[in-house]
Amino acid sequence: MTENEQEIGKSFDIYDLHILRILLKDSRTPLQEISKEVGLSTTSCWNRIKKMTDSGAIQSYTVKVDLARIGYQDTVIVQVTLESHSEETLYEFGRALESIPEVLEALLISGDYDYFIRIAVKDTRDYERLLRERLYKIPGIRHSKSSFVLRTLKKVETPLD
Amino acid sequence: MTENEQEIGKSFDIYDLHILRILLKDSRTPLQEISKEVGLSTTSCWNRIKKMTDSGAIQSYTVKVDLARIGYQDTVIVQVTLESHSEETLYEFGRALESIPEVLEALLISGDYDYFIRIAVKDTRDYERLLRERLYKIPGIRHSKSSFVLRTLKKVETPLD
DNA sequence: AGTGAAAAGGCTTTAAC
DNA sequence: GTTAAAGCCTTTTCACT
Repeated sequence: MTENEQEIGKSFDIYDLHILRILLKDSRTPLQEISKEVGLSTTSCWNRIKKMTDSGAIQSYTVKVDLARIGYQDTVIVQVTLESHSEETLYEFGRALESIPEVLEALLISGDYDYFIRIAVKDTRDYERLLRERLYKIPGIRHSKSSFVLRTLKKVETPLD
Repeated sequence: MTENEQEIGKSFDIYDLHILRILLKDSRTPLQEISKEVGLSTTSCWNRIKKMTDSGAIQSYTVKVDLARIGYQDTVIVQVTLESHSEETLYEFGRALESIPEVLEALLISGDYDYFIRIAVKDTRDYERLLRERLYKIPGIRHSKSSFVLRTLKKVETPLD
């Protein structure tokens, strides 16, 4: 495959999408079963999976972990506005968040608040400790607002699920 | 052993956590390699993985997909307040969101807004179409506010990554 | 791109310690 | 907890359409 083809990223056909759906549900599904489901030979399925993996469409094989089972019962969404909007401040802020394991996600967004931060916490005490000892120690925060996640109505990784 | 590890430690010790980290990074890592890395026999690693899978700590084996590569270039965060806070309204709202593939996540939260919704969109036109034709068709929305994700500073699935 | 069949490698179980 | 070994299943390669 040429660089050009990789960069453009040829769109997937129905077979690729079908394979992706199967792998999303269970990445250990045997090729024989995938083959039977999508109606192609095992080799063909294997080649398509390899192509998607090599091109980066499939970024990695991983496991889905139940956060509550490893001690993180709650999720908090923190919205933050920074005092400065310079690229340097943004970079420093990102670097600081990167070093906090409980920060699962940090998004630079448009609108009233500058950042959306998702934090995994063990309980409300852990949340208080995290904000006080870690997050608010980061310089440059002008304003912040926390929202506890009370219930998860839906959570999928892709529109394909 | 830290306090954290002790609390989980009834069912999880440092070896389990080490194995989990490896599987999170690459769930296809051969048992022999896992065994070498954590310093336990392959049989022991296998038993621990089986235990974590059976107990639900490992919910599933899956693939991480690059959303941009399958056509979804942007992410939008929509915060929504409903007119009613009854359990029935909440249920209906959740059900409506469930049927929209582009809605990747819907969280009931504390604070000014009732819901935090994450939507994968192909482009700004797709976003406009989705909100107008799908989201705003759901009855009971009092107020909503959209924020485009301009940049992802950090994204991990667990504090273990 | 697709196929079938053979070869290579890892998973899983069992057994003995 | 450990090692070792066997059988089975899957992945991967190969020759070919």
